[in-house]
Amino acid sequence: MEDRKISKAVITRLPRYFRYLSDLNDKGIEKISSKQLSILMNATASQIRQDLNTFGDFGLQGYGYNVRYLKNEIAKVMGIDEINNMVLVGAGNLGQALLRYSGFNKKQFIFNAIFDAVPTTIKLPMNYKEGTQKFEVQPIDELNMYLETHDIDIIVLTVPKVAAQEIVNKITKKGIGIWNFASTDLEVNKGVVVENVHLSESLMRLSYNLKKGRN
Amino acid sequence: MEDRKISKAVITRLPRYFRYLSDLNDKGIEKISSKQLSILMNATASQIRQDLNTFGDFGLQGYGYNVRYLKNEIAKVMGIDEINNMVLVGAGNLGQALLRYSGFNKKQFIFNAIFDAVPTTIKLPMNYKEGTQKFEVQPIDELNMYLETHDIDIIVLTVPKVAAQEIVNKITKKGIGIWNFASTDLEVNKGVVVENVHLSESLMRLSYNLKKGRN
DNA sequence: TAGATTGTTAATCGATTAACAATC
DNA sequence: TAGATTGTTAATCGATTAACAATC
Repeated sequence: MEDRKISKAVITRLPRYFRYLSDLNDKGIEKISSKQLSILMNATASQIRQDLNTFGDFGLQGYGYNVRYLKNEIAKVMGIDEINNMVLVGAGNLGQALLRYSGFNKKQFIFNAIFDAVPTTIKLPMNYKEGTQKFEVQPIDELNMYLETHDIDIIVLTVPKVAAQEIVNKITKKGIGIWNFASTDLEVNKGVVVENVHLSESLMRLSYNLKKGRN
Repeated sequence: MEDRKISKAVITRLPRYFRYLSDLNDKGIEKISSKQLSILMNATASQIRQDLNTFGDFGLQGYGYNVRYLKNEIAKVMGIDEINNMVLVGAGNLGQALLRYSGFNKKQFIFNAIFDAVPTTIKLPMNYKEGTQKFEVQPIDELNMYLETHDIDIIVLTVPKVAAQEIVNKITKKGIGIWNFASTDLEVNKGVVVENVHLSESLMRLSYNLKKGRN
């Protein structure tokens, strides 16, 4: 894999390529050209070739791309060929829905522990760490200690807006990612990566586009 | 409000402006300059002025922007000054979490009905239509008829990927928005607007950025 | 009025598309 | 080999930043 400068726009599109290639692979399709893929994905063939070439020579002139190979290479680039260990912080409605969510690959993204301000017990989530028998929700004060003593990659943060920053402030671990569902922009230490899912912003964009279309 | 060409990038940022201005307004702050806001939001003052000017002259030279006025104008632009009537389609974990989600304005975005392949009864959701006493989940076959006979703006679609497109195909209503949580790209008729929340793509981006930072 | 800050034009930067030589 | 399709350079397009005149 070469080390050219990877644009933000390409990274945004990578998971979508992965999704389409996974679907094609599941259908048993072995090769695809940038032209064919461009029709499928509603993009330009030029963009697809440009995007894929940021990472390396995945294609073969005169042939196209091998679907399975390309899919796997993109998985490697994104780091989803390895297991991502997660903890849930905030066991409310949304948090519990994510625990049981089957949309993302259950084998690649695994919940290892659950924290909440109110410790309790919740029902077995579908993609909880395999073989675990205890499903206790731990008090949030123990989060930082847990992170320091366990190999966790991602914190799924589904606490109320007002609680989010305070929780993040206490984290001392480096090289960790926060999947942030709280509708606030978190300030984090160096070495901590944040990916926001600002649901209300998404809903507002829908509202805007809807109104615009009606004019 | 003038009618210049509004760039996609600006629309993406609008809800974030709204959030910051709402916070400032709640704190009782009356005026803000593009410079001050740029520090707060981690953007350039130039971009903020450029963005806001797409919609009209909201500022006052030598003074800055009136926080409350600007907030309200942005709300108007986004169409969240009016009520958005919604229905939930797919009453699983994620759907129910959204029903009870308090992150978006409960008075502006109201659930009016719930549909699912398996009709049942669910517990009172927090931001369900006010005063309603029945909380029956209706069979999904009745969705299209419901849409044709009620004043609905937005369908919140939280069904499995495989079911999503089929449901959308049956919708005959125009001028409706779909807030799509199914991890697939929907094909819709003209006049139907889709806003995607592809959670697994977001998670993959986090994975990528995390791995990149570790190298 | 003088100082501050906008609105807007011009310059730069980055991302997308077009074009075609390289090559399987 | 001939046809197909990539990889890559060059051209275009759009978005961001800089700069400053307008004006409160």
